[in-house]
Amino acid sequence: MSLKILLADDHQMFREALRTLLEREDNLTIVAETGNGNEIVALCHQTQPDIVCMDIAMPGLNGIEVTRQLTDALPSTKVIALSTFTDRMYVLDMLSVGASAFVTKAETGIELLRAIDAVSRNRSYLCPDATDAIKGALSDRSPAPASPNKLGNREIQVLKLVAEGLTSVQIAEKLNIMPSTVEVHRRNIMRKITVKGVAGITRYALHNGLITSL
Amino acid sequence: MSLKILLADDHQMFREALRTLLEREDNLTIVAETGNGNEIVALCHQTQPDIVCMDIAMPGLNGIEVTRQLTDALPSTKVIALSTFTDRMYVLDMLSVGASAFVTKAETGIELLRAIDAVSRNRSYLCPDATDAIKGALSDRSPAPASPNKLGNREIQVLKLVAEGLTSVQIAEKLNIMPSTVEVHRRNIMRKITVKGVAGITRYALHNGLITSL
DNA sequence: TCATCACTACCTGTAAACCGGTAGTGACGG
DNA sequence: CCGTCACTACCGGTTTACAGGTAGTGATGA
Repeated sequence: MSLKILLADDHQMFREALRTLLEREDNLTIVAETGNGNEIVALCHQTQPDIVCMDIAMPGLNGIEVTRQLTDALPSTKVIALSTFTDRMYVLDMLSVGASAFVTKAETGIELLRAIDAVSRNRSYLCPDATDAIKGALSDRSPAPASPNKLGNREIQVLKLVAEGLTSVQIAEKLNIMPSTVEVHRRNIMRKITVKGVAGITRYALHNGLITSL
Repeated sequence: MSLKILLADDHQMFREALRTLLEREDNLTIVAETGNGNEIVALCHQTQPDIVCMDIAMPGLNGIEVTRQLTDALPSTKVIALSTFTDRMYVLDMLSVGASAFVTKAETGIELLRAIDAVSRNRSYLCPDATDAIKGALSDRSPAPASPNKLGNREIQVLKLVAEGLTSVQIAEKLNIMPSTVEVHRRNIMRKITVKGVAGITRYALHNGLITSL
């Protein structure tokens, strides 16, 4: 019986190449692919894949949100998180929303095949980076390590605008709130994501695909 | 006669997948691949590839620097810039240091094959995004659009440290210069790259691979 | 019902960023 | 020989950011 795979990555070239790689395995069938996070859930309803290879950073909904919806709506569909070196930090997020495996693109294609095999047998598969992240999270379980999107909607709005270079006053005007409130949001944001200063906020925002560097 | 290709990208999985894609073409041979910018020039001396498919963002030297060195040392070696959606801004930089083609990973593998074909016949190949960038650069040739590395060495050092969240005083201590001097550098940097504030500097630094988001 | 939390808003400070100017040095090229 | 420029350094001043506190609201969930 052939495993049905869905590829989700915003780089079409990567999808094509991955498709070529995976189709050499005769027990795998790619039933669909997309580069847009908004399409994935619908595509899964249509094609009922066994496994979704999901990039984390995508236009539309990001991989974490998609995974959350997917494991909720279609629990039998397994998700393998494919991350670039820049979003290894999301290990815990992806796993907490229901991903079954985590593989970084910096590793070999064999790793992905292993992950597919493991996931198809209802097991989890974590690359060394992910394993480290888990261990780290379990050991320094202090207050709030680098928890998921503990940020509120308003905080995310402020975060984006700060990263885009606006001052608190400009942000306040844009959101029709008081500058003092914006400052409170800033402090809460920095505390929650444990960074310091505008530079840290900007790195976080870019890292999480909340803004683009252009 | 078979074209010799060298693959340079920091994601091994992407390299493997690309290798599979390209090796289906019987007039192409992948002679080497690497994920580290520092190794590329040496590998080219060893393997004398006709074409280098080069990612822009890489550990070690970035694609722009490597291309500069490569076209200088081995002018017969053609460079195809492979960019992610986040570094399309580098079109002009890559072309100005001697890249022959520019393809984003968001496009199809066919595009890459077309580029290889074009480059092998001593032509250039630019994806639509790159074409737009060229046109834009030619039209609004105002003062200094987003000029290359007009930044001095010291300014780049300061730029990095600012983007990492250090204050001027901390930077000054690190570089053994006066804080006032650091502030001058900051202002000159912002003027040269036409950004505002720490957020702008941080975005620029990440965008240009001068720092990593972790 | 009561605790929690996001969101709102204010206060007082200190530190840092930002803006403008001037100016000396050494290196490099016309 | 002189202009340019990177790098160094200082001055003044204004604006923001940052850290700490308090406090009211409404929604949500135990």
